[in-house]
Amino acid sequence: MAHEHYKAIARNSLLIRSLPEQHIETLLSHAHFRHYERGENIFLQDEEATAIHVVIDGWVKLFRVAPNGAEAVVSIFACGESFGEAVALRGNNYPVSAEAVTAAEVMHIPSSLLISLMKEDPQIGLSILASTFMHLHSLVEQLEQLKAQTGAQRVAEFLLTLCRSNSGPCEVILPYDKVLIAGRLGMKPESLSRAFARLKTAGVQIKKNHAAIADAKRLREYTEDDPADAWNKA
Amino acid sequence: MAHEHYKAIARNSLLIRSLPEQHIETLLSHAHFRHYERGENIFLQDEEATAIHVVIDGWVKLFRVAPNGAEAVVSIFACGESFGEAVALRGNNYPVSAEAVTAAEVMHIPSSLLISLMKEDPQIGLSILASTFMHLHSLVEQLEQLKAQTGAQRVAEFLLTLCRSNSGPCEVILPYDKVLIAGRLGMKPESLSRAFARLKTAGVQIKKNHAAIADAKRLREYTEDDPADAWNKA
DNA sequence: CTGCAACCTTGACCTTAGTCATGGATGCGG
DNA sequence: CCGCATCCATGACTAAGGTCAAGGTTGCAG
Repeated sequence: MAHEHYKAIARNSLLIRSLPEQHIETLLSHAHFRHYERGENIFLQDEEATAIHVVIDGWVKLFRVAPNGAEAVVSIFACGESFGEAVALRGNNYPVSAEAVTAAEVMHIPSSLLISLMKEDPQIGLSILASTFMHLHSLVEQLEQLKAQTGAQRVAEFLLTLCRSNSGPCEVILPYDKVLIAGRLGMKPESLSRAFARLKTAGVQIKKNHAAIADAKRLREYTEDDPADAWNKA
Repeated sequence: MAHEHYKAIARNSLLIRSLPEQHIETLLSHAHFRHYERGENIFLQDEEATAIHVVIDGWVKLFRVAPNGAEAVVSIFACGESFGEAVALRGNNYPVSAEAVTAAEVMHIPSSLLISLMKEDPQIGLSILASTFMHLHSLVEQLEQLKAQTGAQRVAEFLLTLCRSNSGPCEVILPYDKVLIAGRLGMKPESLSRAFARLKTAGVQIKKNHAAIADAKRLREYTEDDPADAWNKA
């Protein structure tokens, strides 16, 4: 059964691995899996949350639509990442909408099950809290980046998160299309294009969805500069 | 004893009220209270968290300092609000620094106590999760505002959060100095000044630290406009 | 192969906000 | 009352990024 393969991936996710051993099988056996087409909604803002979600394959974005129609991308999740933990466990309404940005496979764990298990094992609460804290942390970092860095610096930072090494040359593949990257970084596609152009002087070559970084350390320094200085270097 | 007065305030805080009745006294009797001068640090980024904090009096800001030296204000807490819940319960390091922005009184609940209580009552985990989720939610809203609104619109939004009513005229007092408001809204003090000037045409008068709103509903509409449209109106 | 659509890049121009410099108001210690 | 510091407002200028329009690639259906 194809689901066995999916379950193996699920077992490797951060959330599931942090759960107490003895409950994992119970949770997985009650989870269900669903395929989403590119652009399909997984849930909408203000809907009541009834499950926790784990990305098994593809990419999922969380976003908010402002009253004026502008869309703000809040986060983008890859295989093995989970979202909606806190809101599901509390039974709140989602503060964001979720959409598959590529064809995607998502596992859903009913929150009712989680709640009842949590009553017998507080460790589950700690696992959920750990995931929630990570999301909190990533939002704080996004805020810092938006408030303290230029567009080009945010792009550089984004490239660095894609490349494992901390120094030397590195080749990374842009994981989704540029419109989405721009949204995630709080800019328009045109600005992203121009930011890429500027990063040439910091040793970055973009060709299609491949980015060649001449020296990761140099790029890191670029992100840490004062915007004005960074500008002068480029 | 002055602490009895503080404890009464603590009992009224959202976090404490959401805790199970029978543990509240235990927690309060092990909490300690401390006075902070304006500008004094409460904790620093990357320090290990050992307590949950509840503001009893005054104002506290959480902020990050970017590698380039720029400071990004993440949130500002008033009397009765709590912070550091998730990070304390997990024993992580703080992702932000905290500082008293006025003379302030803060209650600290040792996380060790909370952790041991949580093992016997999972409800405590849910309370912590609720607070954490609220913080998460507020960060998501900040992100949306930064990405989708102009400075003047964010200022308008800020004024609306200070005024209870949803329509009609309203007078609010700016709770802390304008440098800090500017930081919280992701702009420079000069830009805040100019934003205030622009809001005159939306029916807002600023005099010292008093803001007079002619019509809250009109101001709300201003925040929801497309930036370009909002501009034309003004 | 052709035509079309999706995606990306580029250029010209404009809006927004940051920077730097100045000056006014307020408050406080001496 | 004077001098000084703090906070805030304003003006002139610069920089960063959004908007609009045009054009290049790529890939796919017919």
